[in-house]
Amino acid sequence: MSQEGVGVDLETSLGYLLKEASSALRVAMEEVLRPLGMSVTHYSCLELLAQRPGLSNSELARGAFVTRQTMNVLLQALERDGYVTRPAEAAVGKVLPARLTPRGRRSLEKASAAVRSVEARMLTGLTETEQSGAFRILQSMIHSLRGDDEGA
Amino acid sequence: MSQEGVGVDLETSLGYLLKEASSALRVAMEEVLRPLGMSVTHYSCLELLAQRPGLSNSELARGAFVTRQTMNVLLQALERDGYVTRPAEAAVGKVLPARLTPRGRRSLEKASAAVRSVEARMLTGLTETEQSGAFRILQSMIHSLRGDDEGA
DNA sequence: GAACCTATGTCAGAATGCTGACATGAGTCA
DNA sequence: TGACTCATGTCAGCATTCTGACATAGGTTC
Repeated sequence: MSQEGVGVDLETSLGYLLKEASSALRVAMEEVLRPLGMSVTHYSCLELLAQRPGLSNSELARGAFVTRQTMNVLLQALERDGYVTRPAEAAVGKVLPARLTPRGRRSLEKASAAVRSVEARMLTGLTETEQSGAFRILQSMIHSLRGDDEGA
Repeated sequence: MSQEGVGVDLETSLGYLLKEASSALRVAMEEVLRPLGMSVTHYSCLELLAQRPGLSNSELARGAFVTRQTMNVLLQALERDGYVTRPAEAAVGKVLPARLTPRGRRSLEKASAAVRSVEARMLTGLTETEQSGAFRILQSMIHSLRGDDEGA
């Protein structure tokens, strides 16, 4: 506890621990996705589209926590390789709703199973109560960090 | 289409929420560090050195959750700009212990204060009990993800 | 001592993600 | 209608991080 105005104590910092946990999760996911030839962002995009078909490029970007420029590059590659389809022209506005192709769906199946097993491993040793507690606390952190409390 | 219950449910996934929280923290840190002309990894390196003087390049890399190659690039820049010093030759082996210069220490002061304020904001609305609960749960997750349980 | 394994520092090239910028479509407001 | 604002898709350039590779130092193990 020798952090008297000195700095952030890494041993007790929840921020540091959060980063460490996130890093460990990323490494574990990369480990199981690599054999499938898939990156984490790659997988995130497919999973998002499976659960919310018709998401636009910008919406996918927000869901995967990258910029829309980054997602656009990925989406073009996925489209080129036949995992995803987008209409050539927007029905309304500029928004191009993306959808998984059968090939994309097949590809996602294995990846999704692999990722679920990683998440399950992450939660071993934690009770239901602890898990829901963690859920609530993480949501609170996100809320506070984004400053959503301001006007509300 | 038939993804009901098959995939990872993003709405209730602790893994997804963990990534979201980590992303929010990173964004918030970048926001306060940008005016100081410092990136998150940049700051992490300096903070590590302040708390554990004499860390080697590889040790710094592990502490900042990047590869040693990445940290090496950063360290060379920090050395060139006079924030950090390393001996020209290793006293023993190949390990080069790095240390902050007075300039590095000064630079870190403001950044550390800024990051502390971000972490404080993140924890607003959480009780002491919740915080220590989160600490324990995150440590458990890291432990499980890394498979430390094996031999222990 | 020799063979072996591991960890380290470092260089080089590739992949990934970001910022900046631009044009365009939709909604708002006078 | 016209001006303004905002969100979107996209191109281009830059920054950051990674993987691959190599030489070297130290600690085994025989």
